[in-house]
Amino acid sequence: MAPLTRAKASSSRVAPILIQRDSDDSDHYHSSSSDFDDEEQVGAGDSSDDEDMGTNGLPTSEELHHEPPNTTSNAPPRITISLKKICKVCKGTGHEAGFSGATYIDCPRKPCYLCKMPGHTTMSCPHRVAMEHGVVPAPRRNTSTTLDYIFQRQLNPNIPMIKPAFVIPDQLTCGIIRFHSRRVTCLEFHPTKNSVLLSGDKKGQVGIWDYSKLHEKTVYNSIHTCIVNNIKFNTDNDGTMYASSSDGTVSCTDLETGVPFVMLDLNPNGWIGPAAWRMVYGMDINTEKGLVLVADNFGCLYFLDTRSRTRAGGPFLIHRKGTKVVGLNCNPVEPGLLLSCGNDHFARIWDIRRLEAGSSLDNLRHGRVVNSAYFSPRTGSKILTTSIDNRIRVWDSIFTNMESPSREIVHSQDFNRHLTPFRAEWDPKDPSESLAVVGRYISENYDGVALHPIDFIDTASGKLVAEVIEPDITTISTVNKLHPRDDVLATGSSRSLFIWRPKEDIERMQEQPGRKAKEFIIRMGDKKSKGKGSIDSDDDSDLGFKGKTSKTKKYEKSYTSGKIKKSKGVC
DNA sequence: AGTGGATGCGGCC
DNA sequence: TGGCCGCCCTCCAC
Repeated sequence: MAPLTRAKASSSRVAPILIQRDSDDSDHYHSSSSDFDDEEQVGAGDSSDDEDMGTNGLPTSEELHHEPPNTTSNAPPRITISLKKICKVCKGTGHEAGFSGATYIDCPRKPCYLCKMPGHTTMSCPHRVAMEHGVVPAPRRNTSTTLDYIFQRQLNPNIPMIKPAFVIPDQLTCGIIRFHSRRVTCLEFHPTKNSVLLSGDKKGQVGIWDYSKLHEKTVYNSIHTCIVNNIKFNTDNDGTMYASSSDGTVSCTDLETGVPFVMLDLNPNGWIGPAAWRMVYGMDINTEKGLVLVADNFGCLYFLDTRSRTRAGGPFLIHRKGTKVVGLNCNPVEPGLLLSCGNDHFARIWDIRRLEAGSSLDNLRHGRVVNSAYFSPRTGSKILTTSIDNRIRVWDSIFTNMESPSREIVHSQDFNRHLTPFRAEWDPKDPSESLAVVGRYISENYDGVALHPIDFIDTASGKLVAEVIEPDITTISTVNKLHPRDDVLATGSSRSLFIWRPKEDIERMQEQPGRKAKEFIIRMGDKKSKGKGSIDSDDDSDLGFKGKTSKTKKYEKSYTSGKIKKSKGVC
């Protein structure tokens, strides 16, 4: 459109502009190497190459060529614009990276954006087209076969008799926006009040939302001054929440009053420069010992006493000095076991009764920064980690050799500087401890719309169980939390929150007299909100739904054929 | 050289 | 026009 606009804008009084298209003027990009070798010289006097164009300040893929002024006539000099394709990624010619409709075309000169291997693009990545969504075969056998399962059951009778069907909350029920004024960074369900969701954002706001009543929301602005990295509850006192923040503090806040008590301030002398500023990232609660465990961006762990609300231990150096400890997780069965992960590319297992530098029980090496590491929620015997090397890793048993993971699942979860890091999380209700939820970074083309699904992955097989999308949610859903008791998924996507339920639940609601499912689909804003607002109300701006009627769809993708099938069935 | 951290900017109402 | 929104390969320093 731009060239046409320019051509139209040029009147006959200014220099004529010739627009010459690059000769390989194809709408479709072919990823053969010849495409970026045939850099044609287009236009008279075209001596320009990449250097001539400059590395910056070239906003379009056009080249301007000023021909020498014609001194023999009064005709203005001719300007030729050639529409030579310039790749915005490698600045090379003959190909272009970027969206073509709702499909993203990779730069063929770069390694695959998904698996990071050279030689192919994301479009043709074997992990993208694989039936099992890119699972790397386990170096050791696991419990995924029937025979193994029987053996395991003989050894451990607590293993459930039958692996139950996964329940996928895939139908959008509530959406709320402008609840947060910056992107959502963490979510936590209330431990006893089933429909209360707490959320933190980049700005330091903490939201408390009762999604069953829709309008019952409270936002506290004064608990933290910047990124809320974690929210946790002490099960002994569910009226109090703990939050850790990049402002360097850990707060203990009464939910009713919103008045925080600062349990830890790692920057008591205030700002003395970015190099010295400490931020609190990982946090978990050890209920047995009455401890809040937190960790900072200098590789240190601290203990806080929940009763005296003061520091009870630390700092203990648990990751490479000066690197960020991103996550902490206490083992649900043996709370003395602590799992930490950080920017030093490791997840580490510790016995908190014996903490010394280098005393970790196990060190789980990753390809790059580890965003999260969690013990499995029931037995605590498995480990699930998320790394920005685009791999989810699963260790099937912490009682065996931990040298390498049981499985590596290739999954798009790169960190983008504007996004909250992706974290794959267990479904706490799954008795088989295999279902995990995680948002996907790269988009898929769903009927001409680029959408970022929320993936449910069977970590026992690496198989993608379901990809949950909503045609009206076009943002990346980085923060996902499954309810500890209900079949509910909460999603933080950009600055919006969403609640999902299984389709069956929605239908059950519809069957109840006087109750409609659409009551649960509501749009709400700060200024005005509509009680039983239907999805196609005119208050779209507050929800980010772009004037469309919400039709929750489920798509089933055929990976072998590469085609997308619509399906209303259950995955 | 590789990687972590920072927060800009184009598109759209 | 200005402010808001959200981000598929930046850019720089260590």
